[in-house]
Amino acid sequence: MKRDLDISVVIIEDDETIREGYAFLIGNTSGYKIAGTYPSVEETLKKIEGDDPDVILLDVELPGISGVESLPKLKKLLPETHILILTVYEQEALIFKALGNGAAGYLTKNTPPERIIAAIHEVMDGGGPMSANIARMVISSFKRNESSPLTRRETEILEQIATGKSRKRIADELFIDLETVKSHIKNIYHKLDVHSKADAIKTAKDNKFI
Amino acid sequence: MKRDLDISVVIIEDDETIREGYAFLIGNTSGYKIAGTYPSVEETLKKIEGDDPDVILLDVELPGISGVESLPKLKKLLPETHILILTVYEQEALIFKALGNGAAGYLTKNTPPERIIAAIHEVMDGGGPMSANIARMVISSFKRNESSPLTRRETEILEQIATGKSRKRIADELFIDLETVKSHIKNIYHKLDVHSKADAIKTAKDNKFI
DNA sequence: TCCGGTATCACCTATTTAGCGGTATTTTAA
DNA sequence: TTAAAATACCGCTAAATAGGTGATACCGGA
Repeated sequence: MKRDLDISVVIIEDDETIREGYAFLIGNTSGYKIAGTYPSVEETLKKIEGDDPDVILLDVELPGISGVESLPKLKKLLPETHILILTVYEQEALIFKALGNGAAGYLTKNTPPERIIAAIHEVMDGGGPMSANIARMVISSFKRNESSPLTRRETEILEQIATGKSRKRIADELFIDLETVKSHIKNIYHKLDVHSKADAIKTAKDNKFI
Repeated sequence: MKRDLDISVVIIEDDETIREGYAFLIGNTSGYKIAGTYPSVEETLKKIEGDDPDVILLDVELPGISGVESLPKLKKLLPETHILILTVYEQEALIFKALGNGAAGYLTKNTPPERIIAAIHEVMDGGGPMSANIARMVISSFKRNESSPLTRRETEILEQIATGKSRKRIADELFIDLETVKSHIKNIYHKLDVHSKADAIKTAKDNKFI
């Protein structure tokens, strides 16, 4: 048995039953081995360097330091390790924070065992495994609102404003007069019923107009 | 055979061999039926309303109107239909534009047939099927740079600036003095080697500091 | 315990920008 | 062919920006 070529996995999960369940599942799958299991981030940080895992399965709701908060620390300690979130939580804010903090994938706990194994393999292969509803949320975060009141040009100009450019600079880059830009902005403000660029940007982003 | 309960699929793809291949594959899978196949968007728009498909498989590189550009029109015509991109292209810009325009999933053409069938089912179930490398790109688009030169406070302030808020307003909302905000901004500009907020925002976004 | 980085606040100047009120022409797409 | 969209101009005031120079308090790691 070539244990050196096995994918080594660490599990960080406070519920012992679940933790041992995953460990049993993964440890008994050919090609995978368990390098360590921990009930908390604090425990993990003390010993994980010796484990040198390829993949970490991380719960987000842990006692003490939460899983999401620990992500930067884990990534710093083990830059090459892929971290998979495995949790019951499906709140958008939590998901995007986890992905922003360096999670390589996000699975919910109703994921069938074979899918978890597949996800570990997938993440080693450069993929980004996600549960179906997580993927849906991630995709719809990109989706623009089809029924924007703004015209194409207005949208374009508001996008430019949102990058912090001045009206003069926008005018120059779009090869139109400063006065034209001002006209568009007046119309944008009127349509969105706002009176400042900050409010215009906020309204437009909230409604996915930009 | 209860054809009414089958998932009806339309394929838009200019290569006849590929198009007929997918049609054969899907048409011969129990639970799925082909409502129509088209070589171009122009052809599709004329007749697709009669097809009333549940799912459209859409190629992005089509002669005439491109697949990505046609997304808003298709969505307007068939608001309930899920559109899956099926293409060889893996350019980030194209992917994010497709997702922004309302695509419900993104598959590359090396996807095995059974995965395509699964993806159609998944999208009907509210999921967001993506090929592994697409998912990786999508996930890493959320990822922040761990080695930002900016401090926590500086990052926070630059994020606020990127929302279009004035320094005064940022100061008020963070309960600090306007002068403090100005100091932070000076430091930010120096660290990023820029001389305007537009450039600071651009540099920070390019490097995923914010 | 000391020190460097961080966060905080101050005062100065000059210039640019933002926002609001109108009006009006040309171009484009349904 | 006509309404919507994009373009442009004028005048006005208040606000915001960018740069310089300096100072004080705090806090975490060596």
